[in-house]
Amino acid sequence: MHSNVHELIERYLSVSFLVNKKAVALVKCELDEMTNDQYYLLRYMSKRNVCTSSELAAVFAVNKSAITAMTNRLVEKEMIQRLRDDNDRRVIYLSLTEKGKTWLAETETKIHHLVESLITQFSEEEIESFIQTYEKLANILQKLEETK
Amino acid sequence: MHSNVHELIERYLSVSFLVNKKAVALVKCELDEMTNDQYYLLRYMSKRNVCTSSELAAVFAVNKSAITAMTNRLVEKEMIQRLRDDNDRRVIYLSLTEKGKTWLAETETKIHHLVESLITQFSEEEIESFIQTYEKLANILQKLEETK
DNA sequence: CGATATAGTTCAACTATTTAACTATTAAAT
DNA sequence: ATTTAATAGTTAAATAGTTGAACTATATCG
Repeated sequence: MHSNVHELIERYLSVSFLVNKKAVALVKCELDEMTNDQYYLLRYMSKRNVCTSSELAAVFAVNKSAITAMTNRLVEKEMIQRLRDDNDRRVIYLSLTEKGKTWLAETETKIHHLVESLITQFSEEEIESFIQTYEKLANILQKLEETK
Repeated sequence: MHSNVHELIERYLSVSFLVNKKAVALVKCELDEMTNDQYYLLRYMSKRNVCTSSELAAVFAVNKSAITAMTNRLVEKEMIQRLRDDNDRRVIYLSLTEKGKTWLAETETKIHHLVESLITQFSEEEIESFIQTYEKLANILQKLEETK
């Protein structure tokens, strides 16, 4: 073990927590009447087109009952809809409504402008290598989860 | 604007959210009876030695009333203590109790082992440059906040 | 002195989360 | 084929975190 691993860990813990807090606060400004978690839930569902509660619980690393609560709120807001699978009647598919798609599209535009104003302060090489390492970390965390 | 900035932003939004969720879930395993936010609050207070509610609210990017609620819970758990400033009696200083210091020290050891097992899967250069970019981002977010 | 600013708290309302117990449905075993 | 297991999702109670508005107390400034 290198002597400065300890220091690197300290720096990582501090900076990751701080950036997350500040980023969440910044993003929140663009999401009237919706929360950060709701935005990311819609984002994920939109990418997958259709998905289940269990899948969301795994991806978001929370219990299924937390997903039930969150999706209830999104259904109330008419952002998503539930559709029971006829082959396996235990399964309920979740998907965005037209209203959900519209809201997400508008929001993505705002968020992109926001992130773009930050990201363009770095060189493309720096950002590319930063995101690559970040993605590598995501894979390691994913594998770690699967082995548990 | 480069043609792939859009794609970089998408990748960043996805990966940052995912890593954060997974990391929080991992860290939580090491924190019996305490929450992630409580851990980071103690961590920050420990580094600063002594601090105020207003400072915490600014750093954690939340309202002061959120800090009151959180510090109440930490006082109940006897992890921190409040001490009124005699010069300016509006101000209340927060600091860790002995119990808080002990708990934090033990927890830091566990978290360090956890993060170390992840971080050592990268080369030192890769981690160093990753954290540097991360810190640069933190500074940009900090400045952005100050100008608002 | 009186107005204004600052530090912190309280309260009501809401979101997010966990755990345990539950319903409904499917798959597997004998 | 019928009982047993597992799977998908919900419900309910409890706790944590958060906001915003109204509030108390204290300090500063003109």
